Amino acid sequence: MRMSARKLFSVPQHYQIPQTIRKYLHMIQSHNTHLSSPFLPKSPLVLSTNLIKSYFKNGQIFDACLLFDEMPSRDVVVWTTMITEFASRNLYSRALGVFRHMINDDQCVKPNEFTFSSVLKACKGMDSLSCGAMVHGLLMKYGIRGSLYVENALLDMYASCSGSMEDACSIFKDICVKNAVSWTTLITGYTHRGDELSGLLVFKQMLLEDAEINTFSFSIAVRACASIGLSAGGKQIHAAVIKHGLECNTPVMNSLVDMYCRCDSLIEANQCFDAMEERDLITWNTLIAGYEKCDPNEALNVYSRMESEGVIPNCFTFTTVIAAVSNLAVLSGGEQVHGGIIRRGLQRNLALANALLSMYAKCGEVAYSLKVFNDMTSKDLVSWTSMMIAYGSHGYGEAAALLFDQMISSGIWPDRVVFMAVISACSHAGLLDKGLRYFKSMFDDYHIIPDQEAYGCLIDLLGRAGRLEEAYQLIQSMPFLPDESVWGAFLGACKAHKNADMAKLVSREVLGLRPNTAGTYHLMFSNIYAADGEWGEYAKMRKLMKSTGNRKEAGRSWVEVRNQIHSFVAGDKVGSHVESVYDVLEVLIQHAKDAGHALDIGCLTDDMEEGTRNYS
DNA sequence: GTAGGGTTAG
Repeated sequence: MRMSARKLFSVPQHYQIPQTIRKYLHMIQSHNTHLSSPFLPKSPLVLSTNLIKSYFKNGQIFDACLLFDEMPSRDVVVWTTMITEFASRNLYSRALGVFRHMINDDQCVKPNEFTFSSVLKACKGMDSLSCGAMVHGLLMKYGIRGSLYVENALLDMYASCSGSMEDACSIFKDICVKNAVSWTTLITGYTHRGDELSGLLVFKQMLLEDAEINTFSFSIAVRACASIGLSAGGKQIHAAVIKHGLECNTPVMNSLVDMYCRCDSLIEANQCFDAMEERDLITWNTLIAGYEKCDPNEALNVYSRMESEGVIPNCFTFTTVIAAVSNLAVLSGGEQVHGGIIRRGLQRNLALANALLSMYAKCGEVAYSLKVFNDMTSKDLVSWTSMMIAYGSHGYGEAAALLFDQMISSGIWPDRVVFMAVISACSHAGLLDKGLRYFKSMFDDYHIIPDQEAYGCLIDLLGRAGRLEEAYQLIQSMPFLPDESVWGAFLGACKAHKNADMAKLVSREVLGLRPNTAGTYHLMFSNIYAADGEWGEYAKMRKLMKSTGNRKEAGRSWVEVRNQIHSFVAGDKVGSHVESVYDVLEVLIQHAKDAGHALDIGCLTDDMEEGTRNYS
């Protein structure tokens, strides 16, 4: 046997060999055979494998590599340990590198089923179908067959890597005795690529075949229902969960709470939450996130309940809480949460910093947003996009454009969303040419195909600049039928530029859309006609709205004054200090008139009830 | 001394 095996790793030049390794090497050299002694209770191979594992556990990867390199001989277990440890730390290419050395090594150690399942995991992690297929070939070459672990890992690799599901299905079919892992791996393969229905069909098949079923399969199936808003399916699975007596499993119950939240059934979500014997942080985070979208005040209540029960919040919790605060636009609340984040030392979390940046912008404090942005030690595409949205929503189009150019210079590749952010910022600041240049650059320089939403941005840009003809022609020439966002942008522009003729031109097409959205458009048209002074058409539209029962929910605004939130709708007649609000409004209108501005009736008709019109 | 599938945000 050779005394020194080939070295694999390069460690830094001035790296000091740790004392433990020196001692170990000394022992190996003095007992270079498989001896048992008071100093070597186990064989050197077992000892070194254990040592390597503990180095990895402590994050001392250099030491683990150094020790591996110094080993005079290596067996399949220590090779596999290296591969597994790298793969479980998401260092997939290093895992595959070790495997490559293993099969080319002079000592000819044959990989076993343990090795192959870790190697396949690394291929999956790299999303490399070609590597996976090559490993599949090697599996054949080494004649390894009949291990369910390997078959499931192979199935997982084909089901997870980009490509078709055909290979995964064929592996699945060939597994003689499938276990719960085989089934759930196939289901996850479908759901991860957005084909929830196929995943649910496999789950159904699993139940029909009376296959081994466990908690994992249930939570995956519930999540599939949640993703596509299939509450009926989710309820059926809930019944099956009860039938199988799995109500005490926290992950399964968490997925049910999430499913009900996503299906807007907050009552059922609460019932599940209350029925749970044990709740973990995910349970609380899920319920808070559920309320964040529909009732941000209640989301904050759940958060304080969670804190009062002594549950320690994490980054997920804070991100959701910040979103709730943003929805309420309560600056003081946002600052309190920011304080809590700093106290817990979580301010370096990127997603959290991005959420804080957006929160300050929504609360009207762009300068704070910029401070968060500048203080970030690392920024991702979301950070840049959020800062551009912050600038854009406050009318700082030039600043957003400058930021976009800085982002490109810093080497970040843009996506569709960041283009929409910068185009929208240009649109709100009246920077028509700049906005058009960005739209052109999106597909000319970055080959991003604009979707409906991106076209909506462009139409908004043209519309706000008063180029209604061009906007209309663009709608006609788009590669898809215009949706609500496109018509919304166009009609908003018709209204702003008091162009009832253009609005009439498209009314037939727009009102032919889905009946449940027509109400919104009726209101828009009525406002456009009102803005144009066509009160007859306005009255007709309002009548039509009432007859169809369509009613757009009134937009609610609120303002925070001395730690107190005042909420109101347009034309509000009730609430505290309403009279003084109207008095101030009178003064402002008079100031505007004195400055030579005519009162724009169009901006006062939005969402207003009949009585309020008298006011203008 | 070596291997597998699940739940929360952006």
